[in-house]
Amino acid sequence: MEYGVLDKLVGYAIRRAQIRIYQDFLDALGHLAITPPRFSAMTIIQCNSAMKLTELASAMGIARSGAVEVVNSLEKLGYVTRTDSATDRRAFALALTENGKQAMHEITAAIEDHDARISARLTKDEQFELRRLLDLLG
Amino acid sequence: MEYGVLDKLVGYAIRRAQIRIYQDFLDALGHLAITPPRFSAMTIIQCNSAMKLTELASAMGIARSGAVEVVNSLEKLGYVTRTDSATDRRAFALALTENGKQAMHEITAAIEDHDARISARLTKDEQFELRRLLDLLG
DNA sequence: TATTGTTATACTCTATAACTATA
DNA sequence: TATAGTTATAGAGTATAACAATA
Repeated sequence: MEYGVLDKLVGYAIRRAQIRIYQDFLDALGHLAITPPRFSAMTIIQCNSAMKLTELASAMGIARSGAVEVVNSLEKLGYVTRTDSATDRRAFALALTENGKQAMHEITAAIEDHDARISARLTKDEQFELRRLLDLLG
Repeated sequence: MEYGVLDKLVGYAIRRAQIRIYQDFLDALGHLAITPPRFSAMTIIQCNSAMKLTELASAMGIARSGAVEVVNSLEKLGYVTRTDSATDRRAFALALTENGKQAMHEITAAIEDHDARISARLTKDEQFELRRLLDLLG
């Protein structure tokens, strides 16, 4: 099978890697109904107290309507809650529920296993170098 | 804004890079209705004559039903055609139309520009190293 | 006027499962 | 029986645009 110009493109190498990684992610976390954007959202909510939904969207690089969907799904799972903002009656203060905080222990551990698994063929130095090169893109 | 564990994950670095690259891809090729999977499909069809749809699906790493959709959209754009297989009456021989071959000149040039743009901050050696490290994943 | 969250709508990408024609 | 392509269905992820409430 020939892949032509695809083999020479940095973008395609990233795409291929991402497809494999996404699959391993879902295999490792699908049973908890956690997907990459959901994990990103929970982590960002956990690290930044009383975030507004618009701030979450911006941090994730997605549209506000997309953040609504992510938060809806996490609320449905019982991991995230919308509470009233103390300073802006239009806004919500996003927070993890107790259930969500509990789950984050298991989820984060599974994510770290997953990340170690996908980068197992790289030395620590190579992993660092890979992150550095990726961050240089864009 | 804090990103917690996300900053340490190889998988998240790839995800971030992929989002930026995807955006640049669509900015550069959206006017031709070309998306990453569509470009992959056209390239693979171009390089491998008389492919079956099932082979295309396998080469792209997606389900047969997904390949049907990609080929449908490319057929609608006038870039790809299903012709009868000479050897198997169940199967089609996929091929680029004349229109598709013409378009591939412009599309491939735009893709190469795009790929050069996203990797502009890396030296040639770094680009090679990045592809090597990405291929080691998975 | 501008911003916050929401809804409506639409499109892409992906999967599984069942179907038909053929092998 | 197995394979090739298709369709039906579903779900995630994304976007734009319009809206009500509030700033």
